[in-house]
Amino acid sequence: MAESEFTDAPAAAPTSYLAGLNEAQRRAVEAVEGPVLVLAGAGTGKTRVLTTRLAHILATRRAWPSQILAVTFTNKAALEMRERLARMIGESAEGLWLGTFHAIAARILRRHAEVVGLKPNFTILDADDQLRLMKQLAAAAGIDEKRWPARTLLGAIERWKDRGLGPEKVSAEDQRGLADGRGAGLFQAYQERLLALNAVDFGDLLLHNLTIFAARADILADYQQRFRYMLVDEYQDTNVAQYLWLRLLAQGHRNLCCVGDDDQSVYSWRGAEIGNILRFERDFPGAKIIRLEQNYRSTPHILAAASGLIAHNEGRLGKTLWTAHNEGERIILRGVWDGEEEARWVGDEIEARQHRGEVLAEMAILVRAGFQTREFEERFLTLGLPYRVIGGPRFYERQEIRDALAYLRLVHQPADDLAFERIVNVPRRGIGEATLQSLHALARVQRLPLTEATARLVETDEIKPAARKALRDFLAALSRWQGLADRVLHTELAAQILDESGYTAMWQADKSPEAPGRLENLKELVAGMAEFDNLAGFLEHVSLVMENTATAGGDMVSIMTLHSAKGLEFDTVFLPGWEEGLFPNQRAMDDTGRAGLEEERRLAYVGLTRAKRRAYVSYAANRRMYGQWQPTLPSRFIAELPREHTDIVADPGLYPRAGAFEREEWSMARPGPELARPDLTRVGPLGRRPPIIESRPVPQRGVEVRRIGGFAKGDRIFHQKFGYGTVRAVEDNKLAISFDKAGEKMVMDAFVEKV
DNA sequence: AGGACGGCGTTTTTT
DNA sequence: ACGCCGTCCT
Repeated sequence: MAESEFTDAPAAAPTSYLAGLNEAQRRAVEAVEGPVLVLAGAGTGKTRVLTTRLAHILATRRAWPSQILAVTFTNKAALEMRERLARMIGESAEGLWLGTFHAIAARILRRHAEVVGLKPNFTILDADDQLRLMKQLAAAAGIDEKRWPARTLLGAIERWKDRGLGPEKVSAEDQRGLADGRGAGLFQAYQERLLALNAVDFGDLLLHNLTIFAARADILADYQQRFRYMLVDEYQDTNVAQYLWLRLLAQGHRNLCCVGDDDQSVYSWRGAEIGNILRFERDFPGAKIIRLEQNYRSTPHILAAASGLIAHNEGRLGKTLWTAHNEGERIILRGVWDGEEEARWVGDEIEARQHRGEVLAEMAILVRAGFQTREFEERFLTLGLPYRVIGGPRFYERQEIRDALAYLRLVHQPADDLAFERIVNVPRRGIGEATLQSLHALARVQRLPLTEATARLVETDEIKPAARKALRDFLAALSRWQGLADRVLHTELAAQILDESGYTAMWQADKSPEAPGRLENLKELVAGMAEFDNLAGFLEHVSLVMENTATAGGDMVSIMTLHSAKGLEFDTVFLPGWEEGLFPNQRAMDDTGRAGLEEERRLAYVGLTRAKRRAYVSYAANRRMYGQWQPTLPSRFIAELPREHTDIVADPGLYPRAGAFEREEWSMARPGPELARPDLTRVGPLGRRPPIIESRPVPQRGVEVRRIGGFAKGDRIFHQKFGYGTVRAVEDNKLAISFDKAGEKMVMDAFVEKV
């Protein structure tokens, strides 16, 4: 414990960390006793309140760090909190139970694994492992893969787990219409298999905690007494299992502070239960509700537009965001002909701003769905505008990394059959299908992990001599590595495994263009291990921190989904694709009706409130979906933005009838579950394209062939920005070009000329 | 054991 | 339209 006010007696006078908080924030920080719900609107200084509250509890010596539990959803949030806290109070924050729900639950589960029949070194499976396991089980149960894909079955199991249900608690009603009512049976089999593998999935981390607490009152009481103060971030995203977990733990001291915003609940599809936050007062009688309503992020126009939009939702706790900022700019609304034009417009706006000295890192394009990024990428590539797509494939999901991890997992935990299966014949060791069949048969009959079954099998003459030798060698290597694990550094162990297994050599021999990158990644993996004390610590990190290593520097525009934008902020935000069917997304509405629509609206709210200074909203009158051109209607959300906070801009000759933005302009009566067919005489920008007067969709031939490029593979071309190059492939009006200086790029044919 | 072919799905994502 | 996955064929 160090200097600062922390070592002083509980301060009578306001201490420095409280300075600069507004009145509501200060109340949220100081209301440490009893249940508290902090309704933190977007941009109201939530993280500051969270960290200051922790500092306050410590500074006033109400608890030791080890008596405080603070949970978040993402590692990023946990990290940020830890860093800010350290900055505020330094070393004295060490020992805090601060982490994601899953990390904390894993920590607890490792301590008491035996209560649920696990060993403390259990493996945490990732999505890929889960799916392979489920496939095996569904196949074994004779379930039609086509009718009930493993993905679907697994999804159902995950949702049950989200609700805190084990296989025995799944009702007939719950599993009706799923795999002929055999869902619970599969769930049961899945859990048994996990136990045999000494493994858990993410849902189990919480669920096993609940089981332990239910089975062992002494253990529960211990944690209840330990956690004098509990803090939860993003409470609106908690699922039922997390809620139950929190409620149990909070029963000791009842000092539970949940921070969240019901208007930003956008994860119901992965089990988040908005009811948790709506019900808080009933769940925790006597709870204080504190609203953080002063927004420090956005201009009044942005806030008013966002507030006007979200007001269309029912079932909100309700709050009124306000700001001391000056008026600022209105939301810019823009109708365009199609996605290509939209991307062109956005690109132009960005370039114009850039020329005025604005930085690209303060601009973001927030889309509803991943496929929408493509048009922007293509356009930005053409313009030579630096951009970054957030949320691509992750480091730990790459094939070579997962293979390498499988070796490490198997050494660490020999019962990890999924790891065994993954690498037993990678690189090729001549262990074929037939051998694996015998191996599985033996393992099943004798109820042994595959490693042990292998040991038995090689003593018999059931398999061919070649395979027998291969397996024997594999086993020998495995046990050698296991012996090594105690004696050498884990980084050394990893390097040796990759070398001796022939895995590195396999990629060295590979001629494909990806091979060098994969070898790089393997090096990076081993280097990255150095940060951890031991193999177990490293594997735990890998399982729980699926980090996105997208922190490449440079001034770039960000392109990402609305979901990934939650929690971020930018000066300028572009919100393209506000069209019925796309946003609000038709499937969301089909799946969950009114609730789905409201969640879409919250997503729109999240999008708007990311903007500090200005927001651009656009929609295209035509969009290509599933390879088909579809005429579209402007999103109802556009009509829900109060007009006094928006500016409609249009190209010369592109006049959306004023009414295009009014809700009444298009009928509520929408035929069937499909996207309504709009009357194109009445919506959207008109005038540039051949007018379409039928009220049914007509093939938009003009759109597809309106640029006749006439380029062919092999043509030499010139491009304003990239210089000379050769056409490698032609795809509609896009060309894959190998530039002499600038490398491979996709560009629009309109931007190059033949030479 | 690897490539060709056909069928299907195609919203959002963290741990 | 397109890509991914599973199957079947060579």
